[in-house]
Amino acid sequence: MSTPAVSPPATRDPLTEEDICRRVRDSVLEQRLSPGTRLTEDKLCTVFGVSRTLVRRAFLLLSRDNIVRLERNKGAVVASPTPEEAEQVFEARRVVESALIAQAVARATKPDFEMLRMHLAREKDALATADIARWIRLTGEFHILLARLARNAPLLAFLEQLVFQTSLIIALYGRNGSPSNCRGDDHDRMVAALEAGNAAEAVDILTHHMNGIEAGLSFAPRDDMEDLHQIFAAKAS
Amino acid sequence: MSTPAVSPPATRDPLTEEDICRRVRDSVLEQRLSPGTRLTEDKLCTVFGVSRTLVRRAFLLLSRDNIVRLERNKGAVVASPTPEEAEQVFEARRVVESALIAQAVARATKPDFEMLRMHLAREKDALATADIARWIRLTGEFHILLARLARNAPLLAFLEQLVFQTSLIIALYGRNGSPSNCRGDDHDRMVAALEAGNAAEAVDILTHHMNGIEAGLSFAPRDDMEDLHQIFAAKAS
DNA sequence: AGTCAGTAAATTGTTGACAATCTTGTTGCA
DNA sequence: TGCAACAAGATTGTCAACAATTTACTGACT
Repeated sequence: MSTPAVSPPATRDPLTEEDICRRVRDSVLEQRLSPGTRLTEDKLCTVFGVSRTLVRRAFLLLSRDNIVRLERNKGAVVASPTPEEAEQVFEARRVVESALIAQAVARATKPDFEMLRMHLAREKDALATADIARWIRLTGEFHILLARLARNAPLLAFLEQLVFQTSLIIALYGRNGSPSNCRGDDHDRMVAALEAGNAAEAVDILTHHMNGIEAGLSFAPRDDMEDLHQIFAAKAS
Repeated sequence: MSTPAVSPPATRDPLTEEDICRRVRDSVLEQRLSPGTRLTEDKLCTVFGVSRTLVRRAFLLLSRDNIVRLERNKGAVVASPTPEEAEQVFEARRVVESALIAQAVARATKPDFEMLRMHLAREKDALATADIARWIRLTGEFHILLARLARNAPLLAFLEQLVFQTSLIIALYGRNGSPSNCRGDDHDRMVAALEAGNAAEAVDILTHHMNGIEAGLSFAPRDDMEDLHQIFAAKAS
């Protein structure tokens, strides 16, 4: 109940294209929209109660962030990164986030750490109350909050993209047997290392953290054509 | 004359939004459009012979790449990064490009180096024939070609943004007394280091290269209001 | 039965007109 | 003369209708 998950049926809001983007993003993040889902303009128009112009602009922005794929005369589908793209996203995150953490150590102040610890508390709360959607969002946000301390707008914006891509990838390839999200007390330990001014250790924890997430993925039998496999299975039965 | 600098007065071309983007980008890159210039929709419509829809979409894309700034009800102006933003762009480039070079060393093959050396020859040719517009473009492209060898799409796309921003920054703050662009034989030496498999040295050259460019800038008296300063100076004379 | 062509529905692409907003120039008033 | 309110022009924001394309369906033919 922390955020208005579903707004009233879209009346008298002068929604802007950024609102649409955020709503779509959140829906993907909380796995109400799965990768590969087709998004028709009309549907979103009626859902949000706006005209096609806005939806169109939103699609353009979302495609720029690799959240949807736009094909001419075909419309928009929620992006479903290939294993190769996934690998590259993880590599990019290791590079960018390591640098951001090093900077963050140099610039963070006491109130910053309090803010981080408050966030960690929220994460734990969400997990304790089994509010998984909120937990997923918060674990992603942690990395953003951390990155913000480095005070580098371009790198921050880029990491935001990457963090979102990571969520998409986990939604696609995560073995739901072992929750491959940000698990364990890695976040706590990173904050501790940061507060101790130990950038090297913080980076080290992060790297292992990311490797752990990546290792928890399964690219096995659904590279591009997950649907096809299901169809074939159904036919054979 | 290497590229059609100005197309015939915009007749019978089914231009796409990417074309508009590219044309605007190139114009900024070759300093025909200076930072702060206002771009009205109607003007571009008549120039390119397209409807407002396309121009609008192009603006949206360009704003995402920080090439233009979009303000509601105010239209688009060519971006003019502040000194703080400039500093952050350079920092981001150091981070991203170092990692890309390290990867490039690991993955580059013989034909890659031939390609790079051919590019270096083109750079020298442009400089020799005093084709400055082409030279500016080529020096930027060098870094893109290098980055492409690392085979990481997100990092590459991000670096493309940053390289363009760098050009903007040089256009804004470069002391035209000392050509602060990619100067000297840094590019040659980087290729040599790469071919020798010496990633550390290549990164080192790059860092000095970037520092040199940054040091050649002058943020002195024109932070946001360059025009005002000129006007006051004129009044005083 | 299976395949292919043709047609109908649905969806996206484009355009032009109209409304809202900002900018600029002018007029009236203290 | 200086300032403020007003008005005209220009520019951007929004929308709804129309055109082009793709997709789905139906039916005839082999």
